[in-house]
Amino acid sequence: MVPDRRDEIMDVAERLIRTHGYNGFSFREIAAEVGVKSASVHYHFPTKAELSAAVARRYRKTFEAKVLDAEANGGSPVAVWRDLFRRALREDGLMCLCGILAIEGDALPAPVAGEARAFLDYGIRSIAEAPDLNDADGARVLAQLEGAMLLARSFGDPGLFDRATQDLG
Amino acid sequence: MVPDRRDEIMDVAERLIRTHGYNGFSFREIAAEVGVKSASVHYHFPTKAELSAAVARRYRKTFEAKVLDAEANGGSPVAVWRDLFRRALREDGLMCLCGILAIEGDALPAPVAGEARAFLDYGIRSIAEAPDLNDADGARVLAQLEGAMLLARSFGDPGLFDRATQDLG
DNA sequence: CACCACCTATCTATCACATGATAGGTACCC
DNA sequence: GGGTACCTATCATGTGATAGATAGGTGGTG
Repeated sequence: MVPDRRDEIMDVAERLIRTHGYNGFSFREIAAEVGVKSASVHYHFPTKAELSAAVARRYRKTFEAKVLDAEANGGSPVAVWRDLFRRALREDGLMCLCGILAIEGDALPAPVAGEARAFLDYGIRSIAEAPDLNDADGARVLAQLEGAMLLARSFGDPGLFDRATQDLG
Repeated sequence: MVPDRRDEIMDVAERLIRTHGYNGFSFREIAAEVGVKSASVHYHFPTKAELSAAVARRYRKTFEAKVLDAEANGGSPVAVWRDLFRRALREDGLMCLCGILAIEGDALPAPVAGEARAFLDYGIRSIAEAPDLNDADGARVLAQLEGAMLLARSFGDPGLFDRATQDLG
């Protein structure tokens, strides 16, 4: 467990991206929340693109670990993914990081868009591993989950996510 | 009928929001594309929030008209909504305006977020009017459609939208 | 008709501020 | 000493927004 600050910066950056999007946060905002100056953030992450890509990569790895863990405890991929998103929404009020990044699409530096795509790709493949599901099903389920987070967030109503995904059990 | 400046500005603004998001476009960018100066854009729309809200409102009204028209020609709500999104994606490469705005959520001026919510609310209710569907179904279908656009956009593959929504036939 | 007031749509020029990023210095620690 | 982590100070650029000038059109009045 090496640099504390680095993680702290990534924590704040992740939350800010998940609430304001890539173009909606700044080095100064992160610095203020962490309690340092913006130059210090640049010390740990030279550019905004690098910081964002690092945050997206960590998000994907962490998510993968959670998925594997939950599946080891006997959950089906669909239920596992639904539950992970559901809890993030209820506990932190945050939607999927990569859903947001995916939407900002061509306004993003290539490495950041690439990380977002890698997450979604993993999601589709992971969900499609369920019995009786193919790749199109994986895309269908992930689409429904991302869309349901979008709706719940817009209405400020986590229950809307539950209702929009209740068929996924 | 010659489109007047106001419409022209809204056209460019809509496309820019749908590709770069609310925080990803500027008055100067719009002005350059329209061929005027940024002060002239402010003449027609005093603030960025007013411009964006006007664009979102027009988007909703236009969409409502298209839905009513397609339903009058015998389409089921689900098929109509799917087809409208599908065509925007294939023909213009653009995802739903209000899906993007919904995601940017609390980074948005209240009137803009309100217009986005109004669109999504209309979508849920409109789809739920189909026989055998309730409000939760409306939310489920709209979620799937918005999410499918998100995926298709991230991968630059309109076909992904089709595969992720083929069950809505 | 000539004149004048007004409105519309645009311009130039500028403001105050936030942004990402860099240079160079300082304190501490192995 | 050298590296690490932070600082102050600054830069160039882009932002939303405003002020004030200008040209053209409209309409009313004498």
